Amino acid sequence: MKLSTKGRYGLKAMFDLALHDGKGPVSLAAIAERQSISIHYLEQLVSPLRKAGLLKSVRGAQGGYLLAKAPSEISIKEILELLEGPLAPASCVVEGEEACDNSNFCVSHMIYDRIYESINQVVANISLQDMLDEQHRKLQDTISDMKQA
Amino acid sequence: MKLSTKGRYGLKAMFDLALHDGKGPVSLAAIAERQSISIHYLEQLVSPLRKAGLLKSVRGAQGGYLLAKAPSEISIKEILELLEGPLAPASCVVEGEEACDNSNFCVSHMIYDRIYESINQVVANISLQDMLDEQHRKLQDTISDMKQA
DNA sequence: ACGAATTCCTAGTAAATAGCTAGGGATTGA
DNA sequence: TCAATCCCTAGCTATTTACTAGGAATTCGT
Repeated sequence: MKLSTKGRYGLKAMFDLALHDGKGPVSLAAIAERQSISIHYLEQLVSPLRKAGLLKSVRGAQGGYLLAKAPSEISIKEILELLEGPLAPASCVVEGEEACDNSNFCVSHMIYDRIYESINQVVANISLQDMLDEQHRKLQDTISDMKQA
Repeated sequence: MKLSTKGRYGLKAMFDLALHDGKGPVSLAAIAERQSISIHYLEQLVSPLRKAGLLKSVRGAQGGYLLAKAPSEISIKEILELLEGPLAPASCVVEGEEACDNSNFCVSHMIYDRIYESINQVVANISLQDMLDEQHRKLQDTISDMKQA
């Protein structure tokens, strides 16, 4: 039930881009270094995100990547699903996938359905903007802790 | 983010045992045939469930397995966690596991935490008895559909 | 007492997946 | 022109998954 590095690194990369939103293109080399990810591996994660229209790229020197939409318009669900596939505990609950033997009588199905729904509920309601806000809140907390001490 | 066959088969097996609860020991051979699982593979799934005290075994001829508690006392969470490990999207949110680089500033952490929590909410609140009830309800529906037609 | 049915244990193994690395072509700013 | 960048395909290693194999220990029925 774990996410793979694709999803986790991809999310880190998108968050990094959100932090630099509006400041021109960010190169993969910069992201790779800040997030401690191999640049070649990162390329492969970023490719589907670009093709899906979450990212825009600028080629050539001083090029890089930019968010294609505002951070508030990009949900975690989009990012993770692109890189991981549907966030379902079993493929039989995914629309379009093959159902289990006799899905009418498969009681496990109900369970997988509920898990699927609850995961989607969470990730659909968190945007990159929410992550930026959370980051900001955490930094504030840390600063006031330091003043206290 | 998929469950493995361990979790899925194990759940099926436990549900099968719940269906036969109170009717004496059920052999792995019987479960294996009904649920279309290799009996040798099933042995390996059942072993941790027994060691954890969810199942009791009766050795020798006419032996088999029995639920160690009432179906209402066995949650899906116990079963799946035993076979899959913690139902977390990343190990950094699991208590006792190594945290990420700097968990104070890792905003992804918040997301994984929320997913983890929502999955646990779902599975902790479904028992084998709930699955039995659901099965019963589905059968009733099917019967009334047939009468209608 | 014997044999069939069962649980129990350890080991091995083939296929898939994860997590990268390697190399090179295409594009563009300075 | 050249250095920096994106872009694409291929390959490779380690781990995990999903089993299979074989056999010892136990117990019921006869």
